[in-house]
Amino acid sequence: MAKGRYHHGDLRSALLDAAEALVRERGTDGWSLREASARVGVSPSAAYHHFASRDTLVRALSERTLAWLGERLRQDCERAPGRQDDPQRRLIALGRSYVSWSLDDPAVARLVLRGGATAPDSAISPHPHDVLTAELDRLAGAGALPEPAREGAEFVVWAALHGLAVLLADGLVRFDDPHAVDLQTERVVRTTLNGLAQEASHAAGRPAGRSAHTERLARRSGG
Amino acid sequence: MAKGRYHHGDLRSALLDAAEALVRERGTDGWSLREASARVGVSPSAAYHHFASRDTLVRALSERTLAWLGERLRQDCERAPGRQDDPQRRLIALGRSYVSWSLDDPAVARLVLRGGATAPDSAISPHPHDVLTAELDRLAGAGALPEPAREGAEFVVWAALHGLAVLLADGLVRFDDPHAVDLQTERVVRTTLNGLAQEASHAAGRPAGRSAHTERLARRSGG
DNA sequence: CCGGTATCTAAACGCTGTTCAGATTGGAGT
DNA sequence: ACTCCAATCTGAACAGCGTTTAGATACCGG
Repeated sequence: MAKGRYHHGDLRSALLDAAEALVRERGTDGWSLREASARVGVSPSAAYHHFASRDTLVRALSERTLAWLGERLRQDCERAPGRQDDPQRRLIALGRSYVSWSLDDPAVARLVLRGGATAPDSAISPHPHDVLTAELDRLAGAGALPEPAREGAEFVVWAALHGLAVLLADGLVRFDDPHAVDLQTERVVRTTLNGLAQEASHAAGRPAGRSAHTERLARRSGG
Repeated sequence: MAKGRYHHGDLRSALLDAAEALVRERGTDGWSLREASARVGVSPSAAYHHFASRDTLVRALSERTLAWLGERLRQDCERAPGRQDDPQRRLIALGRSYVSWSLDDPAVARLVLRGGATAPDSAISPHPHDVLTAELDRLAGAGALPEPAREGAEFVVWAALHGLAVLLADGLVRFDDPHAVDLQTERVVRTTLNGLAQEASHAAGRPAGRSAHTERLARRSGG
């Protein structure tokens, strides 16, 4: 565990930490396995006793970060300002947390949100997507989200939030005022929820672009 | 221009074509400049007379595809079914085109939509973002999008559509029925527009998460 | 027909991910 | 306390990568 040891102690975590730092400094691909190993003070081949390849290391970092993000989202829902059990406020807090993270740590966010980098069998807990689903259930339970609009609503909200997050992380859109990010996020969440509610009220008149069986879909892996 | 020539004729385009095919086969990074050169029948160093680096080649491909996408979106707006001048139908057609492209050509879409790969000075025409903005103007002009909600509305719609597109391209979400993609896209557009309209009607009562000067933001580069 | 310039080739550089045979170590069983 | 084993790490090696340089080739304006 100390320096100068032949055995490192916790090389796996140390490599993940080094990789995370390198991603922040130079992006997902701007560094080498050799460099991460050297930074930890170990030979390049040592890494292969903990990760099958460089890609596996990157995936593991992605999963670790995704689980961390899920926990962060869950906590920020609890810490939502105002009446603590206002489900809409909670969802806005979730959205703010998601989006502000992607802006504050864009390089890591780019890596994680791209999600092709998570192993199919990985059991991330709590998964950000599950946290979002739980909040929508809470919203529906409180009557704020009419039942006919509940089905598949997570994909509408998720798409909107995820879109904003990746647009910011990729630098495709920029806000002059950092506070404007929160406002825009809140607007996206409110707009989406309002739209979903209105869709339900219109549903009787004409069928919306939605039906029970055509919307069956499966989440796959990432954030 | 023919085979066996010492001078290729249009090596630049040929390299872009080869890169595009390789991206489809093995993703953005699953191929080498050397391989693209070999496929075109040219030595690796020949590429450097047309592109400063491998990265420059990839960026050029991204820009070429982005311009192609802009043209496609514009055309699909015109070809919108139903009353041709129904601005909402046009926007739905745009959304469908954007999203279905990202699903039909996911590898190239991943490359293009991550947008960090477009040069800052590139003049892409027509830029997808500009096509979207034009359609929202049309919508506002027809009175379908109330004026107070118009400002910054493109970022709400863009975020929702872009989010859905990247979720599909990255495989983070999958639809069993291909037709469900269109339905979900239409739902996202409708929901967003409904929400924006409702936001405007509520705006008098309580201020929405939006204000004129905090929303000033600047587009940067990609799609 | 000539000369210049754009285009392409061949060889080389340092670096990469990855593999493999062998050295080192901590810990479990006696 | 000692032994042995499995886990861990090293060092050297491999092919392939992006990129650079010096030089060959071929098109085009005069």
